[in-house]
Amino acid sequence: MPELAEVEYFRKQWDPGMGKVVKAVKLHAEKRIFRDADPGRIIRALTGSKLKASYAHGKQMLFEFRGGGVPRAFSGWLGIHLGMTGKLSTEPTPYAPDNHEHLVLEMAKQVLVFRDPRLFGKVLFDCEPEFPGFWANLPPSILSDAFTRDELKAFLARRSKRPLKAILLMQERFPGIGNWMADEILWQARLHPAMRGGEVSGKQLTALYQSIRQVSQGALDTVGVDWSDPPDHWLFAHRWKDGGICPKTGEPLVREEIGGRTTCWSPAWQKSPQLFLFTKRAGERGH
DNA sequence: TCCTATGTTGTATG
DNA sequence: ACATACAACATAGG
Repeated sequence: MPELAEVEYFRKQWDPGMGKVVKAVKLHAEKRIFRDADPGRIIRALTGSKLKASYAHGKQMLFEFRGGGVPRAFSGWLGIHLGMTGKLSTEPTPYAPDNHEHLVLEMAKQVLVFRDPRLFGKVLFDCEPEFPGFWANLPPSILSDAFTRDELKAFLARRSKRPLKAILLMQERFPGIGNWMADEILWQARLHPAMRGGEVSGKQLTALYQSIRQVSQGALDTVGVDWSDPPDHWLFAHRWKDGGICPKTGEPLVREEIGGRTTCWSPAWQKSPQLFLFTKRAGERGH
């Protein structure tokens, strides 16, 4: 589930524990989510500490703890990536975690839970006075001033042979964009997902840039606040339904693997530039 | 039984 | 060194 807005929503799910003491840490140390962390160190540091703050950047979250086993003047920094099936929740105490709940922070009146059945998620941990190394050198947030049309243009130029769908999924430039957001962005910008980075005209670049920002903001304003659905006129509501209909054209949506992921688009709506149409048809005729 | 899944990464190839 | 494509990871659900 978790893309930009879902991650922001899940970050807030641990807010009930803010300022509270972690009485005990329970975790499944052998699970894959701890492949880049030292589970024993997490237990020692966080037991007795207080949750002080939390942050989200793209699909990555960061939780800051103070006190307890964390050295004085340091913070314990818990990084969480939700992978494909990760979720955070706060549960009432007492709580008996199930076998997919791999990290559980017990407090007096609530329990903070990280659940991830498919184990593509990841936990990082470090103690530092300031933000940890794994939180440094993050790409500019899509909604920040540093995410510019020129940056987008340069990035597309370097990925001239890749489909736009695959480009938008690259976290190094589009932190937080995932499969549904990429489809939504291309649909709103009226760009074909198989169009190559090098085929985008100036006008299309502007449309793409604006769509990236608008979809990100719109998702945060809905999903990110309370898990409510984005507006009905978005592709979102239609893209996974069998026999889904494009709200713009009334014609059936198409699903096909592009850029390694299942992609949904509206053929008559997401037109391609003449050059792209020509080269694609020529290639099809060749077989 | 077979297929799919809102993600990332290691590896092979050009 | 850089860009590209794809298998692999682990599990549940339709």
